[in-house]
Order: sequence, then C-alpha cells, then structure tokens
Amino acid sequence: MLANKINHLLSLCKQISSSQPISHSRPLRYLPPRPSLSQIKQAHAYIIVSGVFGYVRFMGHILAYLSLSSSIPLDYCSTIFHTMSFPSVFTFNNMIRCLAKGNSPYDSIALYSSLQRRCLKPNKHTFTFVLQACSKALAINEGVQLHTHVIKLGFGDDLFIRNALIHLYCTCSRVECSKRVFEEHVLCRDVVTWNSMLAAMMRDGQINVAEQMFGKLLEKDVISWSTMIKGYVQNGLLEQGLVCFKEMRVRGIRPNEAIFVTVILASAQLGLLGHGQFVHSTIESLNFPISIPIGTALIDMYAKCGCIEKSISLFNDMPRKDSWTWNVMICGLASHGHAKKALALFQNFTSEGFCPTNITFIGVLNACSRAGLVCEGREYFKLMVDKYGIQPEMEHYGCMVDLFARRGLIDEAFQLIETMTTPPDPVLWATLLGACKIYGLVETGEKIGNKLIQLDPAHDGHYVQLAGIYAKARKWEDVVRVRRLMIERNTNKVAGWSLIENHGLHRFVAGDREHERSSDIYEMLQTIGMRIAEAGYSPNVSPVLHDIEEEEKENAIKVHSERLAIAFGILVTEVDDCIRIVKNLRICEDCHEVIKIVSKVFQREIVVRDGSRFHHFKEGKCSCLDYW
DNA sequence: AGGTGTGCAC
Repeated sequence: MLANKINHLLSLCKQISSSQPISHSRPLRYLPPRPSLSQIKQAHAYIIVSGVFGYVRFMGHILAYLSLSSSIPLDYCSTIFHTMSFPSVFTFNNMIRCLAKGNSPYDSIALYSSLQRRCLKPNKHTFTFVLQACSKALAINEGVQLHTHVIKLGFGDDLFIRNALIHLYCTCSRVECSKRVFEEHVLCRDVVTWNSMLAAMMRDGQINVAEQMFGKLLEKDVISWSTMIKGYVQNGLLEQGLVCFKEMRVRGIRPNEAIFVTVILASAQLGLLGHGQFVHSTIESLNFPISIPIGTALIDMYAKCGCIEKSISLFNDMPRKDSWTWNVMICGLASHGHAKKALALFQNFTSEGFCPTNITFIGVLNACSRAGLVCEGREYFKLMVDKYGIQPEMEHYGCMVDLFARRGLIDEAFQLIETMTTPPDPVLWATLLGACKIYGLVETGEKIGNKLIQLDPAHDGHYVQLAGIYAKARKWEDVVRVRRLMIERNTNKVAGWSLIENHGLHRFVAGDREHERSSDIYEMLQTIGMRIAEAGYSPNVSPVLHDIEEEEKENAIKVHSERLAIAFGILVTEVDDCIRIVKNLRICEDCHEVIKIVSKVFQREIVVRDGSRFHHFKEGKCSCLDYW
C-alpha cells in the first residue's frame, strides 16, 4: 500500500517535473506519519534527482522525519544539513532536534550558537529542542542562558517552552527554579505542566508536596498517573504506588506500558506474589500486549516473589526476547540457587548470538557462588575478562569474594582483593566477615570487623556481625563491649521485619503483640515449640547478642519476626498453600533450623525471601543447603 | 516542526 503510494509519487513527480515545477510539499505528502528510514531516503533521493523547485525547503522536512526515527541516523542527518549553504531556521531547528534526540546534546547546543552567529533568529520551536538537549547533557549553565534568551525574545509565556524549562531544572536538581517557572503562570497551566512539576517534586523526594499537587490536578492524564506511581516507587513507597495504580484502575483509566512496568517492578521489590499476580491478571484482562519490557518485568517479578517455575515458563513462552530478558532470567535462576540451569541458559544466550554484558556475568558468577562452584566461578571470571573484554567491577569482585568466602577459602578471597585497582567496597569486607562467622575464625573476623566499623561507623550490621562472631565463641565480654559501642555511637539501626500476605499485608517485628490475632499467634508459637522439640530440636542461642541468661535467650529467639509470620501463616492458610514470607534482613541460623523442622512436622512448603536470597523449605530441607 | 512517563546487580 505504502510502496504503491511512493511509486505513485515517483511517477507523478517525473511527469510533473518534465513539464512544470511541482508544489512545495507534494513529495512529502505521500509519506506516512512515521516513515521508515528507507522511505525517507527514497523521498530524499527523489527530491534531489527531480530537481524539484524549492528542494532546499524539503530538507528541513526530511530532517523532521528523521528526528522521529527510533534510532536517529546522525551521519545521514549531518550530511543533509552540511550540503546546504543557507539553511533556514526551520532546517536548523530540526537538525538541533535530531542531535538532541540522537544522543549528541552538546553538538545540538553548539548548533544553536552557530544559528545565532549566522544572524538567524531562533523561534519558539528552537527553544523546545535545544532545551531538551540541555536536559540531556545536564548543561545547567547553558540552560540558564537559554532561559534569558527565551525571556528576551518574548517566549516566556509559551507553554511548551515552560514545560521544557521545568523539565530542565528538575533534571539538574534545581527544583526551586522549576517551581518558580511553574508558579509564575498560574492561568495557563495545562496537564503537561502539572506533570513536569509533579515529576520534579518526585525526583526531589518531596512526596507530600507532589501528593497535594496530584490532588489539585483536575484533569489527570495517563502520564500524570504514571508520574505519580513512578514517584512513589522511586522513593521506596512501593505499597502506595500499588494503591495509586488500583485507584487509577477504579477510575477506568487504561494504563500504558510504562505504568505496567513500574507496578510490576514495585511488586517485585515488595516480593509479594499476590500484588504481582494482581497486576499480571490486569494485563491479561485488558488483553494488553506482552511486550518485551513487560514480559521481562514479569519474569523478574515472579523470580523475586519466589515463583521461579512461573518465571521459567513465561521466559519459554516469550516469542521475542532481548538481552535484558536473558539477563533477568539468568539472575533469577542464580538467586534461587539453580546454578546449573543458569549456566546452561548462559550457553544458549551466547550461542543465539547475544553478547553478554557485565550484568550477565553478575548473574553467572552469582550462580556459581550460590552453588559453591568454585572452579566454574574462576573460569567464568577469566572468560569475562579474556574473551569478552569486560573489566570486573565491584559487583563481580563481590560475587567472587562471596564464592571463596562461603567455601572457607579466605586466603584466596584476600588475594583477589589485593589484585583490585580500586579500593574494595565495604560490602566485600562484610562478605568476608560473614564467612568468618560461619567458619568461626575469631581472629580474622575481629580484624575485619574492626576495620569495617572504622570504615563505616554508622552501619549497625557490622557491629551485629562482629558481636555474633564473639557470641558464637562465647566471648560474652566482647559481645557486651561491641554492643555498648553500637549504642554509644547511635548507629542507624535497621529494625528486622517479616511480611506475609493474606487478604492484605501483615507486618511483624520481633516480639510484636500489635496484631489483632496476637493471642492466637502466640498460642500457635507454643504448639510449634512443642512439636519441633518432639522432633529433636534444641535451640541455638548464639545469634542472640544480649548478655542475658540462657533461658531468656531462648525466649528472645522464639519471637523473631519470621516465626510470628509463620505462626500466623499456619493459622490462616490452607494446608496445601505455600507460606510465603518476605524478610528485610538475613535469616538467623536458629530460625533457619526451626523453619526446616516446621516444614517437616507440619508438612508445609515455606518460602522465605530474606535480605540476600531465597530459602525454599520443604520436607525438613532448605534449597540453600544451609549455605547462605 | 514543539513539552511529560518504563525493565537486569554483591
């Protein structure tokens, strides 16, 4: 159809050009709204070959079409531009736009200067394009100068330009300036202006202000909702983001791809399967197409919500995948300890012609470390550098140190750290510290622990780990000393919590008695205690740091948040249902042991996502093979 | 001829 039109255009132009000049816009009128690159090239070639009268004017249009391409052919654009001796402002504008959109923002800004040197007068379109370039280049100084030009030339009231200015100031973290632009013109604000301002407040973390603005916004379009939802999620207010999404659905607004991706991501971060499934079912009920970004986000979400099988089946069903999709799947398999599957997938990935990225190798190395595959880990690390030329980053060293440390190869971990050109991240030392705790290496642990506390004195985790090492060696005086240090320094203590979903969210902290079914929960804890004792369990109190009597220590670990959540889970779920818990910190050794036994004596499948990985408890065993 | 919004990590 389109080809016919173009052919028609060509023959028409041939006929006309032999007799009389054709009118200005005719060669381009036959192009569709977003023509393909080859269609644009055909039209361009024809304009030149036919020697159409006024063809210089068409070059601006050709550039305008090119600026709409998904990946802008900058070489082609500049060839067109530089063949013209006297480009018009229109042509300049579209070239500025091509450069801004095609990731050459500095060239775009430079072209604006050259437009002025030629004594051409920029118009309102010039500013929207060049301001976009400034936002992209974070060129705040140039942006401020342009703002003065805008005012001088009398474009200060233009809605599009003001929105571009708001966007510029907010991407350069000048929220106060964008607020000023926003407030200057109360009368002529449109939805887009509100949206830009909303985005600015979000980026600045001023959620309350943004919320008020959102409330005042009478006509909310899809992007207003998108901005608000994304803002919640970006600022870690995941549950509010999902509530906002639900409200949008209630009002009958059809979400777009970006919104779906954002709320799937929020569900993944929360780790709550119910929320993720709700979003997935919304997509299905709207018959919304599963694009690559949505499919990828869903795979990631199911993996992070503990349903790795569902991730795998979605992955296999996806007709088209990009390297992100593969990376998500490899990382997902790795986080669940399915090392062999992750490594097999890596082989398929490369044999299908994809090029692995630094992220791919984080997944691969993570798979090796989770499964204790030391030899494979060493090989992949070498392959990454030698074959793919990827320089190891902190995260790759993190995986390797973890790999060695878990196997007790502390010396090899130290050797690797010594080869690093950049100073090691405290996370690497923290990984080693964890290994010292597992292997009972009190002296090494003490050295690393003190070093870490020196490096990062506000992080309470380091004190807790070091105290844990002392506690395991029953060095109670040292435990007390470290704990006292932690209290004196008033560290940012992160409270442990566990979440479980059952007709809404239930969050527990240790010793919690706030829940409405608290007395039932504690009764269930008693029952659990009796039944696991019958099965031969005896408490391991080393994780308890308090210098208190043994009996009290036992009581303290009995009420860890994950146990309260599991007791509640047993109370409210059906026997065949899997109990899913999300915990912010790492699970303690004793709770891990308890949950293993619970899974056996109560015949329940329990999945715990802790701060670092997944634990699938079934028949008295855990998928981590007691290695975390 | 113009402005706003999405995915992978120790």
